[in-house]
Amino acid sequence: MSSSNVRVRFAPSPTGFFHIGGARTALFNWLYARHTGGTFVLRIEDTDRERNTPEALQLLLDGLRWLGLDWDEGPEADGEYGPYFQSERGGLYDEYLQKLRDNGRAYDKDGAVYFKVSGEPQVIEDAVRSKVVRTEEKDFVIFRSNGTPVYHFVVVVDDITMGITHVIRGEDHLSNTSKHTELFSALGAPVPVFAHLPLILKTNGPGKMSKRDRGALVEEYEQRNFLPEAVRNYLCLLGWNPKDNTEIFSLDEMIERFDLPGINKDAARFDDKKLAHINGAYLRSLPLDDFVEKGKPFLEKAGLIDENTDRDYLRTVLDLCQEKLRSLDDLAGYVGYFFNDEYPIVEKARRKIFKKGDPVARLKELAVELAKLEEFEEEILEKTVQGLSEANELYTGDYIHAARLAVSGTNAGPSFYALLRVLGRERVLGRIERFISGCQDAEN
RNA sequence: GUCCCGUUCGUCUAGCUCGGUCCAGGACUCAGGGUUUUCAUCCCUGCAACAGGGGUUCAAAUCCCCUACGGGACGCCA
Repeated sequence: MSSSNVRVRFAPSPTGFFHIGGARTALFNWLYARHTGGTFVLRIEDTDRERNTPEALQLLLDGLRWLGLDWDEGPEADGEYGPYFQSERGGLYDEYLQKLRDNGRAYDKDGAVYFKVSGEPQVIEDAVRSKVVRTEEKDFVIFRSNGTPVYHFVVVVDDITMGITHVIRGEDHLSNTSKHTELFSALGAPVPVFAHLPLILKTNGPGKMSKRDRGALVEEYEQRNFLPEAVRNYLCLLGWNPKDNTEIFSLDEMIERFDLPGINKDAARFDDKKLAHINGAYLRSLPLDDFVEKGKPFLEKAGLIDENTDRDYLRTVLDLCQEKLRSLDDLAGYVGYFFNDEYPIVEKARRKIFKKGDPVARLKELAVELAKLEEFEEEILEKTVQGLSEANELYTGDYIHAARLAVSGTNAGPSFYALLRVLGRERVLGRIERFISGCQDAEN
């Protein structure tokens, strides 16, 4: 199935959250596996933690799937190197502990088992930072006095027994790596290639992003209705760079271009604004049918459409508005008046437009002309407004602003003449009339 | 405190391997303008950086050293 012997893994511990930094690590591992034709393994580090609930695991798997990251081996996928839950691999840890006892590298003290370090400088071949040298000075615990193995021992045994060739993980593990290389060597196993990823810093303030920071969790982006492909695209740019200023990639391009040498060394700050920008770019470039499918639930939730809504009309409206949107969250607010005659008049817009000129007078003039038209097409509408403005020596904007306010309740929206066309003459005239009488009532 | 990693516009980054082509390029943000005088899109223009100090060199963002600052690790957590 795989065409290379590269084997990478993402090894999260289910804590009930899926951290965005973890997602980025998973993405880089996944991209590297796909890029090389290797294998992406998902291993669950679920040892001794009461937080390890089925829900916590599910959250992780859902998050990965939401981002489109599928694993070749792991929970719900099988594979020859299982089990993929650390909690089920106990026998292996005992077996490897015995090897260390046999070669004199493990000893008991205070009821715990210690690993005896070599004291030699450990040279870590890191694909991101080249050579890193660090000496592990002190023996460390590999089995607790309660008989359970400790993380550093467990990762190494798992990586050995799962045939992991490249360890791509966060930089917070860099200083631990000397422990790991000691262990690999003592167990007579080849040391994998490491690639330590720069950390993601919080949006403002010092330090790395932590669970409590806004925007730190993958599930937030799902809840905030970001497109997963946009989040994925943004994430791949955090700490990796294609070197030619490309910023938006298709998945295939991303896979083709991603590689270890393009990974940066310095920590990156998470930028919400840029994510929003990329999300907007994805949203606007969605094929219309996809956009309709993605948008529908939001309009339904807002009570704007139901199963009786005309599908062609829905398409026409969304086609008109898609090019202006930045996020799906904005959709219902942007198109409400297309589906509901009871739209609010935005006070700020109203004040702005009434401040200069006499919108009511303009609307009366316009209504007379619109009523005469045989066709309600964009060019004709445009000519009508232009003719009116020339005849009365006014700006076309005087008519446009007034009419947009009357017909949609706001001063922002899609192209004006298209807006009128889609709404149709009947509704446009009805809305203008209602608006005018509303203004006159207010005066009395 | 000890050890490890890092330091180019406010932010993400290109350039650093092989010093001159860089009075440092792109993107986000922001400001101004344009887009049938809507706008949240789109286009254009603009603001804005080589942390500091020493070297090496004809020449340094690029090589070396020091300092400062930022980050991380130092658990019988993972």
